[in-house]
Amino acid sequence: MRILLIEDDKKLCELLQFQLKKENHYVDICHDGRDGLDIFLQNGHDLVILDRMLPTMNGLYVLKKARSAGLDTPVIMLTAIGELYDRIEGLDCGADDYITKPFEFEELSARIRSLGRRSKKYEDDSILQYGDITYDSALRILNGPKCGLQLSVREGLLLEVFMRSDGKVMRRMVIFSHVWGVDAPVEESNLDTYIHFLRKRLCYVGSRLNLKTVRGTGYILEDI
Amino acid sequence: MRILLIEDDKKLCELLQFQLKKENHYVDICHDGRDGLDIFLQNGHDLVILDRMLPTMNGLYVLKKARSAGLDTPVIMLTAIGELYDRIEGLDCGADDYITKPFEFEELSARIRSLGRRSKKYEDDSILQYGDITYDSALRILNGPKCGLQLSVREGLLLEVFMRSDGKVMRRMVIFSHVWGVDAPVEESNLDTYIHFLRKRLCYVGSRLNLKTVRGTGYILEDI
DNA sequence: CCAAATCTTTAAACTGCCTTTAAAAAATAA
DNA sequence: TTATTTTTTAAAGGCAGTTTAAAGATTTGG
Repeated sequence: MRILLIEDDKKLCELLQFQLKKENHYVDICHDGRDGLDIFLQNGHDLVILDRMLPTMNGLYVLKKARSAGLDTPVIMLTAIGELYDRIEGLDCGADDYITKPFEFEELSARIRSLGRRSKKYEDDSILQYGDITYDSALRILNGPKCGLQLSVREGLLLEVFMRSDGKVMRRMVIFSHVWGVDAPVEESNLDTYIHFLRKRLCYVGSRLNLKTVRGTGYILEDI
Repeated sequence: MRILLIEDDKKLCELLQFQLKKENHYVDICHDGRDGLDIFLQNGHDLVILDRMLPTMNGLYVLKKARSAGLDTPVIMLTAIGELYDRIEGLDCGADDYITKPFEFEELSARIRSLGRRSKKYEDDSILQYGDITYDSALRILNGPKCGLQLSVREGLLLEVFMRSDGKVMRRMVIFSHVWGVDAPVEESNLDTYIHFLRKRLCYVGSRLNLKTVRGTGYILEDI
């Protein structure tokens, strides 16, 4: 399942991302309410886990905005003990479920599965397809019109981001955190390098896809 | 018989695995409820031995989920004394048998045999076949187009992993834990060595199968 | 124009895997 | 039992592919 996790506690965020990934979910994270809403509005996820207390814009507001924009993505809200009385308000705003911090991962996981069953969209396939390429994420093999190619781990993770991006602009930070992890001890400029590598790979396999720069924001994988 | 053992007590787990293997069963183990359910749902076993108390997800829940997913694999539940009142609930959930800890291995063994008789699925699966080779896991004899060959214990366990891998990429850690056990006090690099041995064996018996490296992930047994 | 962002290249460090070897441990034979 | 063989293990050297930082070139928007 493609999950968007909007939570400002970076430690918790990392932990959740790690565990959710172990359950074969694809996880985007975001530590900030306004950015979170932006990503939410791209409608690229099957589930949003949303903290109520966030910098720049609180979770309830994010949810309200998203719902009024017509999005019906399931949302699980996280709330600290003491904010419990907001439960009804949250549910009224369109949250599908509520979890009170601190919580067991098991519980979250169960609720995710429960919501996942409702959603038909979700399937887990190791072979991704977009435009004129396919990518086998298990073997890390990229196939284009001209030939196939074995990708390295980082290249593969990077391509996976775009294969799942559904033609949306991906922000640099989102991409980076997918490939290297949130605040990995690595120069962010490596992303430039790997974008370069990936462009060469796409070219090599004869794809018409174009990894276009959106200056100041990130990149988008364009079909023609 | 292919048995899945879901039990968080690692000592007990190891002991049971050891004994069950002595009785020529193929045993997968798992110390965690959620992971256990995932493996369970792959429907790759003839019997599941399931502890009631587990981290991350309790045994009853695991059972319930598996049954509601349509799996009818026989399940023996383990329960500590004092949880006995849960017996009925467990059985209602679809357990085929219940054993109260502490128990004699003999008793478990008898019940396994009893369930084994009931299950039609279970036939002599000691002879595995894939591509142009067969492997008799009881006698540890590998047969290829050119000739046969007696394998050593580790070689056999390693080959068995791939014979049952269903053409999927097997991760190094998964392979290692199958051949040497979870956190065995052995250098992980022995896996390299044994992969090397197995490749030589496959070559020797004239197989066309290719034990391909997926760098950074593991290996896959490819047919041509 | 300038400053910032991005592109491109490269060399060096690192990692993962392969292969061989020798010695320890275990199994088997005498 | 002891001797012999087989299996298992650790260790080391080597190599190729991967990852990284760094630096200069280029593009872009104001």
